[in-house]
Amino acid sequence: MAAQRGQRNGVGDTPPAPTAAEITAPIPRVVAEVPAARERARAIPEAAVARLAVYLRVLSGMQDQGSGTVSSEELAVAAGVNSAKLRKDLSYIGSYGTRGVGYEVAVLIEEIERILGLTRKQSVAVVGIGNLGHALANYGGFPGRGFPVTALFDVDPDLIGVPVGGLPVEHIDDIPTICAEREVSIGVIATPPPAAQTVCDRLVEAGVQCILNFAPVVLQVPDHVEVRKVDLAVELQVLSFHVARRADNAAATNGVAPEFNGKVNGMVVT
Amino acid sequence: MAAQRGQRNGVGDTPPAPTAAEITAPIPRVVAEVPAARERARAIPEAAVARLAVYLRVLSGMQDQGSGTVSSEELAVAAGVNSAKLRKDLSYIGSYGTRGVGYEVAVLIEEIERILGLTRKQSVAVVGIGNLGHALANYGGFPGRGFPVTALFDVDPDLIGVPVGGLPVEHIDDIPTICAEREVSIGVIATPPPAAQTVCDRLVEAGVQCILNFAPVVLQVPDHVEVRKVDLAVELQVLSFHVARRADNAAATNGVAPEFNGKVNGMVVT
DNA sequence: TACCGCTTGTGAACGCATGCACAAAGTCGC
DNA sequence: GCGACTTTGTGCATGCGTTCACAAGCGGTA
Ligand SMILES: NC(=O)c1ccc[n+]([C@@H]2O[C@H](COP(=O)([O-])OP(=O)(O)OC[C@H]3O[C@@H](n4cnc5c(N)ncnc54)[C@H](O)[C@@H]3O)[C@@H](O)[C@H]2O)c1
Ligand SMILES: NC(=O)c1ccc[n+]([C@@H]2O[C@H](COP(=O)([O-])OP(=O)(O)OC[C@H]3O[C@@H](n4cnc5c(N)ncnc54)[C@H](O)[C@@H]3O)[C@@H](O)[C@H]2O)c1
Repeated sequence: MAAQRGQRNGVGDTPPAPTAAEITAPIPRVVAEVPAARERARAIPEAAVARLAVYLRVLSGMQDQGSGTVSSEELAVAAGVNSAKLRKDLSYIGSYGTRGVGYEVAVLIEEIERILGLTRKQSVAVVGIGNLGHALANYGGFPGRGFPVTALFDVDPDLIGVPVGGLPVEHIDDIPTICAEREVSIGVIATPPPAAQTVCDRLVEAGVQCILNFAPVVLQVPDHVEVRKVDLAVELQVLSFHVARRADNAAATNGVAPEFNGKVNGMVVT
Repeated sequence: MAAQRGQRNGVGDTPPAPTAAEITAPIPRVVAEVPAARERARAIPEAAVARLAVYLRVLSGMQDQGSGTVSSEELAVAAGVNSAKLRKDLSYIGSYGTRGVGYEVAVLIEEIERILGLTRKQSVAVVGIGNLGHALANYGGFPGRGFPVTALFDVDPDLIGVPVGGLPVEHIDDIPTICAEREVSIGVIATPPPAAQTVCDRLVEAGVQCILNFAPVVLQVPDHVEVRKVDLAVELQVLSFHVARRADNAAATNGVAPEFNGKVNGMVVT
């Protein structure tokens, strides 16, 4: 029980268990984690990693558009972040900029891909080929970004063997063999909530070390497995909170209706 | 330009613009934000809000299962967080526990729902009824949680009028009238990336103040609009990063293969 | 009623992340 | 070749979020 932890990536969610950002810190763990590992894999804050992925996409767009170099300011605006933050994020992976000029787009793409481990293709398996699973299996954006979907699993006998997005659905009992055979490194769970934990356990048993979970449940996994969750209900509820707070504030500030209480369309009146 | 900002919720992403957590802090803003608003809507960290949504779901499950009360420890384990963190999160919304006993499940549910603004139903519109849009429209989990999907939009003439999940698809030109009429408070964008910004602008014009964006683009919105994004490519890439880092560490630590290097299945060996 | 054990709620400390501001470093023009 | 200008990379301060640890408070019990 003590070895288990909640999955990360909510908002600002820093897990109690070791993170990339903590590998240099003293860890109250007993096995593995030798100090010698410090030099390699510099500690990159998890938040920065997520942003690097965003920069990468923006950079790809720029490259397609023919840009040769970008300044931190341009890239920051395009990625929707502060330019200082962007430079700091990039500094985690090294110094690839030229002062007075900016960054070479191609170089930056290559370096970010290297850090994110995208040089090696990460094979993805989707479990639960229902509404969401179909959408994921049909989505062309993954293979294009280095994440080929190489296996689909379900329990529904009517689905087994049916090709979805060009790939036949397999039975979940075949997870061990197929995942090993196709070197699946990321498992995506899109089953109903009650089945999620079982499916997760099977994937882990099969050696899958990373899980992306769409089911609204807290998965229990061993320490060496990385879980991220996408929880739409939570997203909507956070938005709902902001609506409520805004309404409260507006009501407290003055008697004006919640919408359009004097603020010009996003521009701060100075 | 200065009034625009990147959307939040990456990992540990704290926005540059005012957040719930900042309303008590001195803000270098010029309009609105009157000090009088301080008493109401206590400053709840955004990260805590996201977790409250998780607690709510766990609590609902407990209630269905007949539990009358829970201790912070039980709830924390079920939600996958530290019990101290859980208590602090709950303390943001008030003191509804009984020392020596725990929390009454029903009371906690009610209070969290109140804070998250779930007492008022939040009407949702989905734009872009493709693979993902279909899945969202058919998903039964939203209405059940206080988020009725009341409108679907697309541009594809073949889709207009076709019922999806029991609701006919409307043309995006009707966004203004329909959103107003059905009091849509949350817009979900599931269009191809190039269309996302335009769709977003239309929603904002129609008075929608909250947006959940699935398209892998950085949306530019005025200050009073709240955007959250769900970016699967980023999720996968963060997972990929962890695979890479782990492989690096293992290689540096000893010559052992990345998988199963001595650790017992999640249990820390003491 | 008084005591005891249990759990909450929170003050305080710590650590991570953000943003600022500037020195270092390179380019471009002359 | 030199100076001025531009942009990077980063030390530092600040603020937010997490965690610890414990006093306060409540129910049960004698
Ligand atoms: N559809 C959405 O838009 C949406 C949105 C948010 C969250 N989710 C979550 O995603 C998950 C999937 O949603 P959905 O709408 O696709 O559901 P769905 O019912 O359409 O599909 C679920 C699929 O999982 C399969 N399945 C059931 N048990 C299984 C098992 N033990 N092993 C393997 N496969 C199994 C079913 O056969 C079915 O094909 C759910 O947990 C849901 O809460 C979905
Ligand atoms: N399908 C997935 O699993 C998945 C995963 C991650 C991200 N996404 C993202 O979600 C978005 C939708 O993906 P999808 O697979 O459903 O795509 P899709 O092509 O299946 O569907 C897109 C839909 O949007 C409609 N559309 C196009 N332009 C529009 C406009 N201007 N206004 C309104 N509607 C418009 C199209 O008619 C189509 O019905 C994309 O941005 C994609 O990158 C999808």
